Amino acid sequence: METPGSQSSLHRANLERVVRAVRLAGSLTQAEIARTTGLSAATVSNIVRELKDGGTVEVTPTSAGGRRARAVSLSGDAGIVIGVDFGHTHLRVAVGNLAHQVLAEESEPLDVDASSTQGFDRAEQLVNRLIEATGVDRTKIAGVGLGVPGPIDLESGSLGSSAILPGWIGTKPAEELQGRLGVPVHVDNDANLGALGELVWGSGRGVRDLAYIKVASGVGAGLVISGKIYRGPGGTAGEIGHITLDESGPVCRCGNRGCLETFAAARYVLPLLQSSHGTDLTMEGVVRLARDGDPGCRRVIADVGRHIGSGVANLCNLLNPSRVVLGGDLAEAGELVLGPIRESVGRYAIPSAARQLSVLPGALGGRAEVLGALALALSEMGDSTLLDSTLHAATPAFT
Amino acid sequence: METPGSQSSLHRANLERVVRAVRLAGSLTQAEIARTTGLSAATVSNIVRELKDGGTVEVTPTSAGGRRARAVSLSGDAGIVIGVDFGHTHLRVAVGNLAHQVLAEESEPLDVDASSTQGFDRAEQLVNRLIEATGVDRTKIAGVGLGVPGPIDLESGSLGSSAILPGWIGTKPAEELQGRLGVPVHVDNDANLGALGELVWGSGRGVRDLAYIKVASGVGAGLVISGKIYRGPGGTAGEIGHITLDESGPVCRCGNRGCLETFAAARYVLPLLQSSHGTDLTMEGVVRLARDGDPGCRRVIADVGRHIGSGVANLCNLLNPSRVVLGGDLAEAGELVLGPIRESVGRYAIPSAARQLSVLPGALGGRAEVLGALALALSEMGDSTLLDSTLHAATPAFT
DNA sequence: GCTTAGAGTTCACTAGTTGGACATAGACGG
DNA sequence: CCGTCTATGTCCAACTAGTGAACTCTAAGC
Repeated sequence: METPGSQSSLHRANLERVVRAVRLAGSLTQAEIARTTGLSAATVSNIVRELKDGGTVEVTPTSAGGRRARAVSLSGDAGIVIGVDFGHTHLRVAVGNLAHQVLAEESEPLDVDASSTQGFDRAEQLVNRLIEATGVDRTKIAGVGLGVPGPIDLESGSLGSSAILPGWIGTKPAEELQGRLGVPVHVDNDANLGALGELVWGSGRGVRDLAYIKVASGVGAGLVISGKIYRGPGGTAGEIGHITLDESGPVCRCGNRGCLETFAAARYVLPLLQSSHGTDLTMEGVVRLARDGDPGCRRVIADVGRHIGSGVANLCNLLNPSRVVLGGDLAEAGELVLGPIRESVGRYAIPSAARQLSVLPGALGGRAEVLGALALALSEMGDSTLLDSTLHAATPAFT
Repeated sequence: METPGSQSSLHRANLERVVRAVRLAGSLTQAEIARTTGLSAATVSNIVRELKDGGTVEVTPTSAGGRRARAVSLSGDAGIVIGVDFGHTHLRVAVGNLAHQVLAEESEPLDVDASSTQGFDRAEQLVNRLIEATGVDRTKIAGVGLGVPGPIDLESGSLGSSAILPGWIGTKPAEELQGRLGVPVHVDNDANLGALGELVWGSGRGVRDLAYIKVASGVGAGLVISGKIYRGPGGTAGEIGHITLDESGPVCRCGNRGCLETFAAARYVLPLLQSSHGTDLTMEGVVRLARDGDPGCRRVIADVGRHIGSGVANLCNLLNPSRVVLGGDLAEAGELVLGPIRESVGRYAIPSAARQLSVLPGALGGRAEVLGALALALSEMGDSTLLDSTLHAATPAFT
């Protein structure tokens, strides 16, 4: 970064201001930009020219029935971001642009026993396939967001011990993928990315504080505070799965007893149904059966909901988010699980906090994490990377 | 505010940058300012002159054994802030300046049954007394921070129903005091202010994420996230006292059962000792007896600590703060209560989150809240108010 | 066809930062 | 005791970038 406080930094800030305004509105005329940014028309004129020359922005001679306005919009290929999500059973990749549009998305099953190298091979292939399919310029790729189903050590960037995929422990996924793709890769865990995905594209739109609860093999939460992922100083914030509900409850894989996870996570819940419903039951299956009316599955899902509600109530007392979004397979159960959650929250949270909380199912289903990875890439480049092309392209034009 | 994005806004930002640098370091030479802010020496020279003319800053011809450096420091009376803290049994007022120095501080007992008008009368008198005692210029008062022992509704500014002082419910303390003192008053609850106080002056120095647990008549927490109080969208974040520890525990005043408060707050704990130790026991007394070796009191305090530890463990799993500071009377018990808290945290929090957490007693005792009120006033004026005098004073100087 | 009003551009002006030149004053060495 | 050295703070010319006002352009409305 240049010297802060200089005029050039001001100019840069104004560039960003314009880009952000355009991004939020989708398309604006210069006069509108001037009004929303507070900059003068003359300045906007200059900035738009600069951005256009740099290819960040496109100017269409507007067909609107006005006097002569030119609509300014982000050029579709001004910058490309890629989201990659490693799940427990699948690999998912999405390609998007700076205008928050998803250009392509694909998922394929991933063998749980796959080694990390194998996983990265597959990811690299899938990314390449999508890049070709969408025909985007490789050099326009500004960043990659990567989701992994386990805790990431912020400092070393390596995958922590409770990763669900065996053989991945200790790997540094961001480094690995960055080496293969040659672009900056930002990594985070699935719960945080799910939160970001729902915030930008799903049930969390318009909210600035949100908790995304992901119930799958384990239970995790992604916290968004003031529009940003909150990871905590040590990077392990959001471990709602291991808050204690019952000090003398079942022993949890974390070593404690009565963690929320032991009442809600697939690995503890599914065995309850095995004697009656067979051994190869999945969470998805339980949800489907419950929706079809199976009383046992309904009961189990309601119990899970009640326990999650207790956890959410604690979360709610402590953080008072305005919205809680439920993700993971369990969200598909809809009211079957949301009802008990709300009931539990109503019972255990202090009334003033519970009153203004809305508990919603995720709107993106299994896509939340990839889309969150896209959003992570977008937010990490912080609107500045997309200016680089402008700045670099513009400079030689003056020589 | 002027048009953002203009040069004048840049200048303003640079002014703030310099002021902040000086404030953080206490005293700097111009060359040092230039280095830490990244501004050029020439710019710093201009800015310092402007600030000096405006009276925000003082330049002392340094006695340091150098070439010829002039130390720049915030002028003591550039701006005055006042902190007012209504406690359950006392009223406390502090006067400080922009350099984060406390000029005067005084407390007096306040009758719990006092009406709100009576309370405000007393507060007004005490503030006036301290202003006279310190001899500060009334017109320099930039803001007042006000602490009240109950939840404040952010929108209406009125005191919520669980206020400890009866007869205050529904009053709007900030408005009231602002009317009497004629300066902007910012209000918050005692836990949040305690957190801020410990963050700026006490056990939280150097940390950006902190949870302050105040155990008194009730149990509350003030959360500092990224250096700022986190109140949550609804303003009720930090209600750690009402997280559920035991679903079939004692009934709490909030209507639920087994809240942390029912195991830790004075109103529930003191009765346990009444049969053996008499009825007019206070938390303070229990702590004193425990320190003197009374086994019953020691046991009670240890139990309280264990329960608080459970709550902190939940907090820790969710938010992963790097430091937890214990405030209120209970903090005086030192290791008698901290030991059990740490033990409980170690048992119930996930290891990676617990490992890097430090649990400390508050360093400020009962002063935490007033000092926090000072800090609130300082932070609310956000370094800009103190520039107003500069800007206004500087303009006529050029005519 | 003329007027009108909003859109965008150009231009001279101004605010504000910067680099470099310069004066200053103590420290150090001889 | 004096010259040199070095870091400080100030001044000035150059430069960057935003602004208001004047200007041009286009299509709509009468």
